[in-house]
Amino acid sequence: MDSTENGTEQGFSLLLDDQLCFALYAASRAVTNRYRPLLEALGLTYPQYLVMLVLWEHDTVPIKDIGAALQLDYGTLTPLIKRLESAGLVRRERRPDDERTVLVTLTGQGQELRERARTVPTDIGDAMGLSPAQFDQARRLLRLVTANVSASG
Amino acid sequence: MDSTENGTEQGFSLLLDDQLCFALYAASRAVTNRYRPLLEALGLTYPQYLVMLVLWEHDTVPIKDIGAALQLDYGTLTPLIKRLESAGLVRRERRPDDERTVLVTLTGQGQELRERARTVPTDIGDAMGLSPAQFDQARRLLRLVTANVSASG
DNA sequence: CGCAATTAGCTTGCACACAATGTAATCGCA
DNA sequence: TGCGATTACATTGTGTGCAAGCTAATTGCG
Repeated sequence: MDSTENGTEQGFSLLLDDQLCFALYAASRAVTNRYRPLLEALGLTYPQYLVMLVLWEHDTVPIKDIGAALQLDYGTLTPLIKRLESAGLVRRERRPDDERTVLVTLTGQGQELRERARTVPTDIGDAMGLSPAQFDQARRLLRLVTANVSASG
Repeated sequence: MDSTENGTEQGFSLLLDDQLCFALYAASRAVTNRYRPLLEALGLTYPQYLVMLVLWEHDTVPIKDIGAALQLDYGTLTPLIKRLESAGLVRRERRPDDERTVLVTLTGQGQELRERARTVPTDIGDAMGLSPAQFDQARRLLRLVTANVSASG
């Protein structure tokens, strides 16, 4: 029950509260939940919103590149993008000079949605309640963790 | 390009790389993926591992309390715990003095698994590659974000 | 005491995530 | 040029997450 005997040197115990991994997992879900009502008003889920972020930057992107940007595989992206297509936000078409590639392109509706989404990052950023310095530090640490655990299988 | 304020002061743009939320989401999945092979050797998924962490601390816990600890609802926990039961790691039984409550209890196998799981936090902790100070700071910032976005509406 | 409200849990439906497998198009090299 | 490897994507199956609706047990209030 006390923290005097706290594992080796860095809190590597089996206590739930010691786990950075759990803090990460819980924070990620809490933030996604915070997004939910805002994105629901736009007709998007959170992963769909991330795909739209990529498209709002580039307009036409192969599925492969979307997967590289978001670190998601085809099993996730294929049905997700088909739902975006059903919603009229994107168009899917094979690249003429390489029929293996599927290009995803914003429709007019997809472009218009960008305007309605402009305030979303600010709303969430405010809700996180971090100072600019904390915001940058958190982002830096998370990128470091991602890079480290992704390296060397 | 845009006459409206772009929120450059804290990265509140629509650029994917600016989003703390994406860094969080990507880091969480990357860490979970790093756990996968380690936990597979124990016959656990990552959320199942979290439930076991709670049980390794308390031995017998109502489902409600597991949900409170992990911030997961019954829709997630009911089938998950039934799978743990099928694997022989836990037992489920109604509390005699309040038949609404389901108590989850470790079996012998479930207790033995704790020994085999002892090295998991260390392995993951090492893979994250953070200094003790960074580890604590990351955990602190993540808890702050979780608390802030969970508060109010 | 009687009954409405609350509580704990279950079930269904939808949308991710990811592993494993399949397929068509393209590439590369003898 | 022929053909085996590679690439880009789709499909299937399993396991979460979460909302919404449901049941049964308990509580609380007149």
